[in-house]
Amino acid sequence: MNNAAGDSPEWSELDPKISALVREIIARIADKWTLLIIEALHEYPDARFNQLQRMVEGISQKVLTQSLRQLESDGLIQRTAYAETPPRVEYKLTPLGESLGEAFCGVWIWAERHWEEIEASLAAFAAKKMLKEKS
Amino acid sequence: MNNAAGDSPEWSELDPKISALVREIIARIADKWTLLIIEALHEYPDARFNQLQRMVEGISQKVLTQSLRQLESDGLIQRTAYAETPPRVEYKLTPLGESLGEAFCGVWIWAERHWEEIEASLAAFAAKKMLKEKS
DNA sequence: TGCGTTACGCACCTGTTGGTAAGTATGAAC
DNA sequence: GTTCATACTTACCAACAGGTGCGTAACGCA
Repeated sequence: MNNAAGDSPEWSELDPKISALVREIIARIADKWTLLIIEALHEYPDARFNQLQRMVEGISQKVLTQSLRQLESDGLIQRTAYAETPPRVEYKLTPLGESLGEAFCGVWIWAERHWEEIEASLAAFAAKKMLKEKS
Repeated sequence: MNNAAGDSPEWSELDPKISALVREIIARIADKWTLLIIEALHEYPDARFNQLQRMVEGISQKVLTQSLRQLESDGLIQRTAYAETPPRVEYKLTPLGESLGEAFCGVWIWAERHWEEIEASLAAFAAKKMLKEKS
């Protein structure tokens, strides 16, 4: 009665088991690199490994591999390897991954819209801290 | 012409300086604890320190303090200390923080709606891996 | 006088994350 | 037969995140 389909869109109290699950999922996808990879794949579908590494600036090969495996096992991206030489592997978002990308789109827009406020706040906070330490 | 106000809602190419800034902001807010704190404060405004620690299950005192400081310096929460005994400190989301909470709401809903698919995908992936290792 | 409460700060230590660098498999080209 | 490219995997190591425990300030109460 409580765990199966209830597709209620309201954000009400849901039972703690599911809540914990959701938290775990959030914790798994909410890291810097994962988000950037999803965004890169959202903009450039069917990207290859080295392309991704170039797009997600600063990521190391190892972390990219790890993140891609994680995303794959979560069902967010699809990995397609072609038995050619040199080998070719293409990654693309699954429909599930696409839907997550769209959900995150709001956050990207938020960041784009509010970065100036954040910068200002950071500066103000640093100034206040300096003042406090002086005294 | 390019960096100031252009409030274009389209998701077009924006100049790399801002893009990097946005990435940095995303990297700063996109971690497990920060998100959970924002959600807790979204649901229970004016929460106190120990209340938050109880709500965000599993967080340590140190990390909660650190995260709150970070959120405060980013201008996402407001800290109000009352000079009483025992001391009382209340935290609430600023309008900026509220807007971020709303932007993230989509992700929460997404997670709530799709956790079953993710679980299924994880299980399938593990099974496939087992199969591979057996051979 | 000593205990309790709240909201921390600080020091220490460990576990995980992440970077670097090297090795591997494949087949085609030279 | 050596080289080259791709897409990894593995080993090693450093850095940092995070947990634990102790200290603190302020006052109220017994």
